[in-house]
Amino acid sequence: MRPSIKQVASQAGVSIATVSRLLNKPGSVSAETAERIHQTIAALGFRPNFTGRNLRAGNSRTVGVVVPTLSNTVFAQCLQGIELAARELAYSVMFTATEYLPQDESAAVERLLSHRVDGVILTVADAGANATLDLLEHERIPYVLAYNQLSDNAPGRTAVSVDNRQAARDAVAHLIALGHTRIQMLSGQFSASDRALQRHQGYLEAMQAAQLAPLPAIEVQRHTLTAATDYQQLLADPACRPSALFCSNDLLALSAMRDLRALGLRVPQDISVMGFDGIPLGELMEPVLSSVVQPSGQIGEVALRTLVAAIENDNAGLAAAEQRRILPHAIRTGASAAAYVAPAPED
Amino acid sequence: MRPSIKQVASQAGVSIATVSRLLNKPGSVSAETAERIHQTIAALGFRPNFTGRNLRAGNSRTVGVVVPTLSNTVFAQCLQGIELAARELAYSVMFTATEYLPQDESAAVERLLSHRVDGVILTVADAGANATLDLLEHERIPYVLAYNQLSDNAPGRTAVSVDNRQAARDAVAHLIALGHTRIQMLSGQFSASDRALQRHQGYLEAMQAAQLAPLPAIEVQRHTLTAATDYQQLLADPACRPSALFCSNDLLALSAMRDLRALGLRVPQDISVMGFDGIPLGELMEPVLSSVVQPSGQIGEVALRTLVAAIENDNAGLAAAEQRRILPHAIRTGASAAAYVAPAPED
DNA sequence: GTGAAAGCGCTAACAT
DNA sequence: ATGTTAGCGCTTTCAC
Repeated sequence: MRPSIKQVASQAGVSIATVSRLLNKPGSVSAETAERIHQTIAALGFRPNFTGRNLRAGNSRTVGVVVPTLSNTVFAQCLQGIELAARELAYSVMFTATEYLPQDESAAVERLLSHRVDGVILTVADAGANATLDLLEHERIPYVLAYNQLSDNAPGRTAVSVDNRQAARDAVAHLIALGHTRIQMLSGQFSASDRALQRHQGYLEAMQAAQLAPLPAIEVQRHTLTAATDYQQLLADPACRPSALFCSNDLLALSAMRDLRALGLRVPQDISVMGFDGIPLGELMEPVLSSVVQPSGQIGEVALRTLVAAIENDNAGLAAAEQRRILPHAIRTGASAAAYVAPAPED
Repeated sequence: MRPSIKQVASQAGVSIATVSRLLNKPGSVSAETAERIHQTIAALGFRPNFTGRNLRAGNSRTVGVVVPTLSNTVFAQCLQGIELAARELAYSVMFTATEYLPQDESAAVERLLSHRVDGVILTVADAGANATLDLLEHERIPYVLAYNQLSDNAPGRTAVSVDNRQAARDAVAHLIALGHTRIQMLSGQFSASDRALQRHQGYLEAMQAAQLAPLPAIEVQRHTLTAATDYQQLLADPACRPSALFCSNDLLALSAMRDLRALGLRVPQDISVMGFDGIPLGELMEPVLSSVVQPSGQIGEVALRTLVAAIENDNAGLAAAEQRRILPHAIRTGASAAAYVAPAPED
């Protein structure tokens, strides 16, 4: 068996209390005893057992993280940001994915709670009515949403995200400024992501503000990287084809660009494409993908810091300002979205 | 405080042992008591506290994962595979990144060990001489390497990866079959990744086998997505420019393609590019990125299953066949690597 | 400054 | 089939 605080104590000729004190508040131990204990710790290769500590202390200095998937770089970046910030604050991270299955959210959180994580960061399908969040609240476990953005009627729920509606609105306004009028939205399943819905809302607002007729959104199964054939017929016909496509995320935008190429359409000459997320690889594309850049790593970092603040304030002292953290987005102007030119007449 | 097994017991009018038994081996409790206990559990919202269980049992059903970064999709996919497989086996995952800093590997593992993880999956800079692995072995903690591939003189270390040397050799052979003779390797820091070194070895072997003169490898700082200017002069000069570039990973290949475009060089007409990793987004590029496809998710899954087998066999019964898990790689043939054509004479 | 002892939630003998 | 009890490693009063 691994050495415990007990062996260290007896070997150093002190009580376990003294060893514990040295580990936690070194000031309260005399220099010579400290020295002696340090020696034995090194000699024995002792490492404090967090399990014992956690059981006694009632906290674990561990946070749980639940995201839909790691296949989307956005969430990977976010997790990266969370872990980095956690490490700085001496917290550990327990991670799990749901694969976009809302029914798995609860199970994931249950498991984390059994491990007695001190708090949870999660991205849920729908932050509005959500059994998992209710559970967390009922159990009084601090949690912070990432990417989810709360409507104003969800008080008390903490979330870190960009302003999805406004960001989408900015993106579409950018397309409009380029002269586009037939702009269509390509989106992931609305049911799998409230963000998609909010972005669609932004699309509608931008179109209305410019007195343009919105086109019906095209909802595709998943941002699988395989061709979403649903909208191919549509695009094939130059008469009803939009001149610009606004995609609810970059993976979708990139897939769309691939599909458009397969149809013989050129981006941006025949059709402009704009994404949402600002994934780094978008900048390596040719043409560079125009997109709304979200600060994913920072979303993770802020989410973690907010969560830890909540944990260490005994879940109380979160200033109202901390409750809704809206981080700034930016428009990345790439060549995938270009000024509108009327299609050359067919002959 | 949250309800403990004790409250459940008293409320249900049984001893805590009975409750514990119901939780662990339900068979050994009479149907009626079981029913009654289940009721109270539901009524109280009781959830077993793993901390207590772990302390008592001496295991945590938790594995630690250490990867260099999540910015590279490859590792994100791997972590995804690990977590999915872990969930199936009722294990949890504690995750941490090192940002490619070898000195952080040990600290990361120390923290995981303090949490008493049952085993560790890690990707290290250098699997050969590695203090972290020595530590793990000394402490008799089961571990499995992912992506690292052991040379034959590292007995007893378990690793899951593709055959990096052979895969690189296949990739370069593919370029040679396309008629290329001036093939140069673009690589991440050899010191940060033994895989890069092994892939370079494969490059050398393929060149030798074809009686071609290898060119000196170009080692770039990081697969940052920003231009690596080191090799730009080289490429600018058509006289000494290679006709094909073999990159030690896809991020590097994609960055290189961007840089080549910036220099006015066309891929593949002026220069062919081949990567290594087979990241999904490579297929969305135009031209599609030729690459060596590694099964990242599967690497994670196999690593986890192997680890759990080791854990549950008390780290003993790993068949020799399990020790070195080499997973198959595949060559993805994209348009980024094309048949060699002699450069048009300048005028 | 240091020690003795209780107890966090749970499991596993051992007893009945 | 169920209860009693010891104890996993640790922190934290409460003494001294």
